Amino acid sequence: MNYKVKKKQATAESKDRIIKAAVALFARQGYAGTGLRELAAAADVNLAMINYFFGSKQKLLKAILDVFFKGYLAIARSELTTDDDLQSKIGRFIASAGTFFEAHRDYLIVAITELPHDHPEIVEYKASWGKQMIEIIDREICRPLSAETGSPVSPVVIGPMLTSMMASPFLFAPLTERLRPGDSERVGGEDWQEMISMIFLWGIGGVQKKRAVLS
Amino acid sequence: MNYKVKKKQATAESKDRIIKAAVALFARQGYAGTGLRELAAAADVNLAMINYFFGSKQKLLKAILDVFFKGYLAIARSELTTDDDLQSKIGRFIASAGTFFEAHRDYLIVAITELPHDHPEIVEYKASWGKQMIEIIDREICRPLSAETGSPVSPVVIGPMLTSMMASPFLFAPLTERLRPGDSERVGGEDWQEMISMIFLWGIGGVQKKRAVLS
DNA sequence: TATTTTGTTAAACAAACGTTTAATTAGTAT
DNA sequence: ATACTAATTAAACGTTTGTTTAACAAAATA
Repeated sequence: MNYKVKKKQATAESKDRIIKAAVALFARQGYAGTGLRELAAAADVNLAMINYFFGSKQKLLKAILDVFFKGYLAIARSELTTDDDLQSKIGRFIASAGTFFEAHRDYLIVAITELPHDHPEIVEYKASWGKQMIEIIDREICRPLSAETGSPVSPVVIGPMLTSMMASPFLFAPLTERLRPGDSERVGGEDWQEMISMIFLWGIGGVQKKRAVLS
Repeated sequence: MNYKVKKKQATAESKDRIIKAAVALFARQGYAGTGLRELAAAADVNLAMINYFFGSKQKLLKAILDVFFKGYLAIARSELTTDDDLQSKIGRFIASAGTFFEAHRDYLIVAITELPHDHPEIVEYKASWGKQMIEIIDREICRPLSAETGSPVSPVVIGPMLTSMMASPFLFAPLTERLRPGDSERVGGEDWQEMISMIFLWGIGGVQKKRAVLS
């Protein structure tokens, strides 16, 4: 029953090399700053193969954003849409998202750097992702939180803020790696995840404050 | 004594229109995604004027980054390098930076979106800014903080994080404006500044936690 | 085996790119 | 008025851009 294997495999291999090379190049040079010939050379395929598989340069970008948006949204859904307390929900979400960001750091960089730009076709796609994301955060974080504290918090503020907090070491990595090589290596790991959770929940130096409240 | 006024005024006017139009276009379409002819048309100048004033497209980008980096660094210096307590230092810094970000939101978007990209000439310039920024944050925030809490915090983590937190509503504005128009209008204002300070210092829903510690 | 589908290639397309040049205008200084 | 400097212009430079086309190889289907 492997009558399709060889062909499909060949397809998958070339298509995969293209998208892998594209993410790497887009992350370091930007989407508009990367030429299709340069990409074709990096992926070791013929120039025409890119539009053969993806249709256009813009659809290739969309395919990349799709990986990040779908993955990040799925994590938010599975980790936040639960019944347990707010604190552990957020802790788990940050842990999962941190692992995801680390494994997809170039996807993350492309997504964030292209976020403010208005490619005609993609802008609606980004908006639909943002809408779903904000709905989840509103329902699972903001409402429970304001019920607890009394003061309402907007998911339109909290959502981007939390995402940016977690994304920051990856966005600044090209800078920080020059300054303190190695410091950014352990970003995304367990220690880092716990630190983000701590700061988001309890602020900087939150340890003793956390103790103060819990006691 | 105004023998040079008219000439210089004309110069300043054209040069000013170019950099203003450039910031607006770069923020919405990206640096590489904006052509010099498009920019010339938007600034209402001849194409050749751009390289006449700035030398090259890349140097124009550098001039834009310069405005943001110098301004942000100056705020960090003046608001953080003081003798009072950590909490009010951070509060003042966030307030000033928020006002600055709001007044220069397009500069901010250009700086952040071009941050991970490696334009050969500009990469060193960004690194030197990052180095100075991190030195200040280390000396004025991280060291006093770890002396207080006992656990050390890296400025390479805290710096990018705080910057990203404050930048997030501006980076996501093109998205959030579609979802909740008006919500992003008041970003950067006093309420927003106080909220960022609160979250950074005490975490989300920090009010009652702050009370718990202070009492 | 013949046919159709799928992957791959080289070549060409017009359009847009950043940059440079030489000529021209206009305001200032001698 | 003359000479000088700075601002502005139109035109062209050679590359590079994203996209398309037609031809070709190979594998799957019939």
